[in-house]
Amino acid sequence: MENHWKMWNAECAALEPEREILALEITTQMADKWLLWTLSVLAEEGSPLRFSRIMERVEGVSQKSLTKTLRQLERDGLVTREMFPEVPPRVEYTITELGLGMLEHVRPLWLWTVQNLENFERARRKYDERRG
Amino acid sequence: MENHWKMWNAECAALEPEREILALEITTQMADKWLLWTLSVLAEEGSPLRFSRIMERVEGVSQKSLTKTLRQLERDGLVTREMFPEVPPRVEYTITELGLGMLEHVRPLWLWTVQNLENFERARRKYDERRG
DNA sequence: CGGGATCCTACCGGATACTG
DNA sequence: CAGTATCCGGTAGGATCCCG
Repeated sequence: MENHWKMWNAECAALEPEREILALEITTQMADKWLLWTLSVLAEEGSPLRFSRIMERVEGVSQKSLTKTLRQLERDGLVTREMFPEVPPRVEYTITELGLGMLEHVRPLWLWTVQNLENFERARRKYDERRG
Repeated sequence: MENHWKMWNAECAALEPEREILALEITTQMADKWLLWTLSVLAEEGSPLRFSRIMERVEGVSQKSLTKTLRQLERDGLVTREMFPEVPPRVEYTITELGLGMLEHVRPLWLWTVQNLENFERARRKYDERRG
């Protein structure tokens, strides 16, 4: 991961490279295949959710990918993980305030995109005409 | 590309699957390695920029990746491409209103992330302590 | 100059099998 | 149940060469 956006975000020009990389990592992770879906499932629930319940709601995800996704979310403080030493084991995930804040700040971008869908569709049609 | 976020964006529940996929594609592309940097370079300039000028400013990008990035941007109407049949050839790229709008709507997310960097750093430190 | 074509590598994510 | 370990195909992206 390198030093993107450098000149763009003048506000953050003073940001140390290392921290800029972190910020970049956080934001780009949001585009990971299952991340936002997983996060939004937890947000919807509001209360703790077991691994298997999450997996049911995030349709199509593999355990491997869900585990990886939840690890990332936990690592960045967007989700908390609590393990109960029972048999069979129980693990519960809960979205944090930070996680809710993230969703809150992603949504406007998503809504704007949806509102401009016709622009995007038109652009793609024109492009396909030009190129074939 | 599948049917993510399904339940999350209640506002868009009525969205046809195909259009949801498009919206998802548009937004997740923003995390592509060179896309936002390229777009921001064009936004900064404001006026048309030649391929090689862009490549200078987006430090580290290969021609292949820059070409691919610009094609995507052009395809989605975020950038226009004008070719001049000269020798040697000249190609100019210009950001569109749609492109500027996109940047405008990505920036709040970026700023929020930067403002919460210490939260993320703290979360990662704690995580590393727990896990090692 | 602005790419296209090709080769190569790293990594992502799915499928499957195994385990505390 | 909630993972970990392993294999594997597809793809993103860098490097290089070539062409109008």
